[in-house]
Amino acid sequence: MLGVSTLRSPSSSSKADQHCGGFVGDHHVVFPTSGGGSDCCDGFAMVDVDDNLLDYIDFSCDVPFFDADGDILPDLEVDPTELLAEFSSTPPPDDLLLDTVSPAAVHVDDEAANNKPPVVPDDDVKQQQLAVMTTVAQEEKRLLEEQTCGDEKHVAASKQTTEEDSCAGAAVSDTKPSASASAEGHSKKKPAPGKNSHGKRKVDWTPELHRRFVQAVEQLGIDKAVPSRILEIMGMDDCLTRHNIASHLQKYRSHRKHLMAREAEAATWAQKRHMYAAAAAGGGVAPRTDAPHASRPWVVPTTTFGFPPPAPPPFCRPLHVWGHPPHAAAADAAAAAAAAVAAPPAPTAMLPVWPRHLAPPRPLPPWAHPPAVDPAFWHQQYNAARKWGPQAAAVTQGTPCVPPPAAAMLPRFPVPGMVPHPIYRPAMVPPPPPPPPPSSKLAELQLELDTHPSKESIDAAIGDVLVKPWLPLPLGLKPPSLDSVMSELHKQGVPSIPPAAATATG
DNA sequence: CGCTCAATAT
DNA sequence: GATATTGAGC
Repeated sequence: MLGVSTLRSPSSSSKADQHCGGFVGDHHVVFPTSGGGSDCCDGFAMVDVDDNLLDYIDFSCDVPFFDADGDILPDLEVDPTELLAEFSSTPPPDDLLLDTVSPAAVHVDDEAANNKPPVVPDDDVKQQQLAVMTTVAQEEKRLLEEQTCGDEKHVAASKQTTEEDSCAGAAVSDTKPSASASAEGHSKKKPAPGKNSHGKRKVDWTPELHRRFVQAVEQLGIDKAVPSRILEIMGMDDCLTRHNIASHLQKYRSHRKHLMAREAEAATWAQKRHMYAAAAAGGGVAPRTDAPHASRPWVVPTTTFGFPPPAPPPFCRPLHVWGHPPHAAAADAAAAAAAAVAAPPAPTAMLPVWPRHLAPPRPLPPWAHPPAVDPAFWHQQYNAARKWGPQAAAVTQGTPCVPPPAAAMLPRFPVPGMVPHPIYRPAMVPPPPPPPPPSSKLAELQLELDTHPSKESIDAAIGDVLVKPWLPLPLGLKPPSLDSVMSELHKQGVPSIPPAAATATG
């Protein structure tokens, strides 16, 4: 069932640690430590799921947005490629450069992107602004078409043949400058670079183009979005074909499905975190830095529980096309409604975003048996970074390599009542007892995950194993058994929670 | 016309 | 090897 065999080798990991130059998962991100009595949530951001979560959740975002002080790097928040496309003649609005993450700041829509002042205008001003917006929109479209269709469109406008031919260069940023047009069409074996066997250029889905696409999809609603209508709304039928849209839509839905699964996963973590919080509030103890076991790798001094509750994941701004930036959300109410349909509200009001790769790479214990993170993800990220990644390169080069805090050596499943998913456990461990009957949404989720873990949830869980900042466990160290952890907790006076109560209390 | 799937191209 | 495109079949 599970292809859980490979794991990141210590050598490659240490290599990445040294150089920190690779784009894929090789960054070190400074996570707040749980020591010193600081709140482990510091430096993390929560996301209001009332906004379209999928607009800015990108669990695969590769770029750390935290510097050595744990601050979000504001100048890396915006994709320069998009800025270039959208604000080629104007500087980006200030509110696109986010210093802090707040729902208001996060939700930067097209109005903000168009520099429209966020005030309620009177009718005259409104009409003027409408005209301006229309002009801006038209201009934006013109610029986009110029950008995406290329000059070829204008050259071939008079000898228009087919719509594919006329602007087949759609969004092509040819990365092979050696490919000359003169060589085109001579060989039937090998079509010219960037073109397929039919002479049609491959559509390069730039972030901006994708943003348009997503906007159209959201406007229509994910269920009613069909290629023809999307194409109609995008208004780029001279650059794209229905097949292009259909293909992209297919991929988009696939990715969306993936994200939804991860969203659900994040929701369960939010629920679990509430459990931790509730348990800590009920039976918390003072930090015991002088505890006899404090030097043991998996006993870390913390404020309350002996183990830190699951911290909300750091906010991660999406940068590649599948995780378009927030302002890609449609500006009007209809689009917002469609977006709401596209991203149904999660069980909790605040939902953590959990980019799996934001943690520093670290070796994993042999017993974990995690598979490699979906290689498709990394490859895509890598390619996206190469294609659109000035920001990625900048971040990569400028990101300090900070080793993970040594103090964050924790037990993996130390929480009373929490039964780790089977994939977390050693392979030879006998199967767990059947879960209790679902008495709550969380219990249902737990049951669902335990009994029918989807590929996505498995992937997500594996990703969690790989990156959970409080879960580093060096090679050679065996994790403590649940019993030993419980015993330790008992010594510290932490009351245990019956499993049923733990899963039933949301 | 749109979807899924598979083959193919890049 | 991943992704985009394309065609077949429905």
